[in-house]
Amino acid sequence: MNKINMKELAKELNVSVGTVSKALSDSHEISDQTKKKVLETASRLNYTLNPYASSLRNKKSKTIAVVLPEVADNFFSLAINGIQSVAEKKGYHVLIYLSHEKFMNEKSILCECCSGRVDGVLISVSSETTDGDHILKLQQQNIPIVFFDREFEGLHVAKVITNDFECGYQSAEHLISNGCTNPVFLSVSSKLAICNNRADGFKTALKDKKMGDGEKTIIECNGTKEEVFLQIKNMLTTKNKPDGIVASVERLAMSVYLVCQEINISIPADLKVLVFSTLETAPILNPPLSTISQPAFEIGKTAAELLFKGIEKKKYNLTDETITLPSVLIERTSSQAF
Amino acid sequence: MNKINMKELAKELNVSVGTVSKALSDSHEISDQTKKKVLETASRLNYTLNPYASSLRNKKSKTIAVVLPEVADNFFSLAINGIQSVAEKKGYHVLIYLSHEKFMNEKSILCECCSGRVDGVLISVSSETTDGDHILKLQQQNIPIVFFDREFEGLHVAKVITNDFECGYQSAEHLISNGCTNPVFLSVSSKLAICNNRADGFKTALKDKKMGDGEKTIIECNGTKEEVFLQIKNMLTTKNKPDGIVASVERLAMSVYLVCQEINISIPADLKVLVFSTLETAPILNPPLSTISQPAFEIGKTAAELLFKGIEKKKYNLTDETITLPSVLIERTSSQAF
DNA sequence: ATGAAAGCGCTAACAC
DNA sequence: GTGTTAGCGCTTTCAT
Repeated sequence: MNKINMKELAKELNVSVGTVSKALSDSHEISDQTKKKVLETASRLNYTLNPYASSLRNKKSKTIAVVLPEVADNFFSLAINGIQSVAEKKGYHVLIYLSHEKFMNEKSILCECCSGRVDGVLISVSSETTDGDHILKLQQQNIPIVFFDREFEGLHVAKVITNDFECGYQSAEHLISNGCTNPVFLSVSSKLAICNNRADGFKTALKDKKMGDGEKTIIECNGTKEEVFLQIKNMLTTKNKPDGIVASVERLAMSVYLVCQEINISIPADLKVLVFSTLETAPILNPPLSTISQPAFEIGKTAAELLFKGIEKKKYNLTDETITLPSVLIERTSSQAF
Repeated sequence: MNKINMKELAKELNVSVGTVSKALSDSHEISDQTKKKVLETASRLNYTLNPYASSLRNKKSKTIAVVLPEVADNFFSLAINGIQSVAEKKGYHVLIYLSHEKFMNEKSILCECCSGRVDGVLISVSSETTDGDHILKLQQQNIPIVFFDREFEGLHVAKVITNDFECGYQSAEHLISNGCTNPVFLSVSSKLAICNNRADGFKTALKDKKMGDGEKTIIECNGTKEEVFLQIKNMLTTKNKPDGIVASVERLAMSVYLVCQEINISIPADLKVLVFSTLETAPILNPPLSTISQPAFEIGKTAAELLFKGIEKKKYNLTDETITLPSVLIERTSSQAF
């Protein structure tokens, strides 16, 4: 069974390619009878439209790009689900690109996105991203772009985020009210706005409660898994060690748990732990892990919906749109007062 | 900054489009001097090749499709990473499609893949897939296809899988040698070859040890999360309840843990648990969960490499290639003798 | 070493 | 209501 094109289909039907094309796109110019015949023969001969020929003509790719720092993280998996659910409904295809947290990768991915391969881009920036030129370039080419979760601040780009500052504030309050006197915040990167907002909320809460030592309570953990493990282990074996930890992402909490297991620190007796995460296994961890859960699916879905507004309505202005979907603190054993 | 095409670039350079095209693809027909000039001006004017025009001409999309039952599962996330790592190296783009475990979805996705949009397909079939016509159709169009992890048996299609039968056998042996006298196997679907192979290994071990009651030890859990929870709860509250469980996928183990937490069954004292999974949080669960871990990244990577062999070498025969990458049983507390 | 031109499969403007 | 045809941006053969 060889691929057949529109010309061959037209010949088979004894009509012109124009008629076939119009029939397939359900044009009102074509009689119902002809339409039916075309559809039938098309399906009989297993005809499919060549998407790239269409794209070339229409200057529309029916494809969007999703650019992620990594995919082995519950948040991003769920976000992809949300994105996919709306792309599917719109008949769009989804290209996945991974930056692996590297700025250089992110740059060349976005460069690719300028080629016309995609009609729009959803992106969660890498932890190294300190410059927005690659994003500006997309906008200059009139390619709609929407940040989800991890934005890059200072640009006029639409975004769907969560209430990071507020949750950072809450996280500190929560630990303090459960008895912590020396809580710290583990950040992935001081370049990541989302982390800084969470950290700022955390610091502000400490200040409001007249506690802690400002910058010293924010610890950046941006090494490899092994390096981070050691870093946390060192931190938890010093004399003046913290009695509470807020982890800004999933994998930092996992490292904290592993360290505590190894050096016999008891959670929550000796150390209270709280993490920004949608980790599904949180309730069955030892001990059950308190989380600040982002509405991951919803964030992906909303970002995609916003992007399609930008794609579909030429005049729609995607600039400066910001949608904030709140996260929710779910208290489990790991942060309980003892 | 408007998108510029090859014709405009050629005009700017005072050469023909043919020359530009050849220069950009580093043809030996073109002088080094001209090549340099073309490259320079191209980059100065932010020129990018239109990928769809190229695809149309070359009948090559430089794109592959990855079809998954779901994405919120550690195994698939890691597999995507593996796939992406080789696609990136080859300069290929990756389209992600989700079947959500529905056969109908899988069918229409594969139908889309026949259009020429992709040069090859990697697929893990849905748990509903009982018919391979949609896969045959792809092959008839000469589109390379490789199964990874979840294959559909009875077709001549390349696959990268793990040693499911053997691991099923091992899982039963392991539970029995740790004291279980009444172990059961939780399957997602009796239609899924991968599950059946694991279950067959499990049953065979029981038979070899003269234990258990054949079919009765295989329990199918194919409902919603809530239904499965109830099903497991019911199972664990009957008089003749099992003292060991092998879960065929990640989410079933999570349900088992939640049920045990709710009705106060102690793992591993009252019930030993073992799961086929790459769950990263396994070591910090309560209790640490014994796993049979698939080499997920490697499976994805190997499947992609195999697929590219099929894509790149027209004569290479992708039929009947099977690569088996072994899983490994990692013993933790949840399955320990008490 | 470079240029001219046909054509990949499709859409849409225009002609009938 | 249907047919004809130009052209989307590119590659490649053939000519020069």
